[in-house]
Amino acid sequence: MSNSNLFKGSLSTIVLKLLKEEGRMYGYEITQKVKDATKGKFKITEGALYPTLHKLEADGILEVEVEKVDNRLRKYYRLTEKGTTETAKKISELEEYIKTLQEVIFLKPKIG
Amino acid sequence: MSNSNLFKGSLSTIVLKLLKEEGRMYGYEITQKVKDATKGKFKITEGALYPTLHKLEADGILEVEVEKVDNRLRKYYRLTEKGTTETAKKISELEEYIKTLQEVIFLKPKIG
DNA sequence: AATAATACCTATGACTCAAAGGTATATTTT
DNA sequence: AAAATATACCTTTGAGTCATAGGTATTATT
Repeated sequence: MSNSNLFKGSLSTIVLKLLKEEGRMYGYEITQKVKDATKGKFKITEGALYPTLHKLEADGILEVEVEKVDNRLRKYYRLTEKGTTETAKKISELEEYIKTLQEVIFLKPKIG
Repeated sequence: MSNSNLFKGSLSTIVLKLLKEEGRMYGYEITQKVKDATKGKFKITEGALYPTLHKLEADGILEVEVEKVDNRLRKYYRLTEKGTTETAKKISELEEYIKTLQEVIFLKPKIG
């Protein structure tokens, strides 16, 4: 976990959470949003993001609208109904995980 | 991240934190401790743990004392000096990571 | 004209961990 | 006494996840 690498398993949840809040986003926008929102602490690489988006789409979690802006292609992703359900589930799983991890990692400093 | 799988990247930090608190532990003890302390929410599998311990030892993070208890072998691991430094570093990295993750995941519900 | 920014993409490989198997002894249950 | 469970170690294999490194094309900036 050197540098600013993500913990593996958290990427898709981050993406889904952003889509839940923003309604719809395109890939490049997601990379920038995460970079800005975390002050550079998280960097979603495109090599990780695009395959993830494609998989989520294939799984029926996301749906796409293609638009052309300034002669550049944009693929806007948004949650499907199934995706909305899955997102809620994933977020609460992550919440639970973090809670447990904090209990192990940050608490119980040995007194004796 | 279905079921109770760990986020990849957190296992060794968990192990090091336990050793920091407990002084010394053996492998099997670590698996039980994590299971008990998290009420079964985290399960450190042996197939993941033993190779991790061996790597940490090879990297000079841990050192071993072998003891025979009830005719059974035990390998007690403890942090080296280098390991103590590395552990502090890893824990604060993880702390920082979780803090950032929480900002992304749990905060800023869109208001309008 | 060159560079950076925007916007998409894929192939490859490193790394981490889980699943599944193995060995051996001690304890408990049947 | 036999079977099952618990203790304690281990390895091989493979799935999954992501970063690295490359690629294309357009627009904006220097």
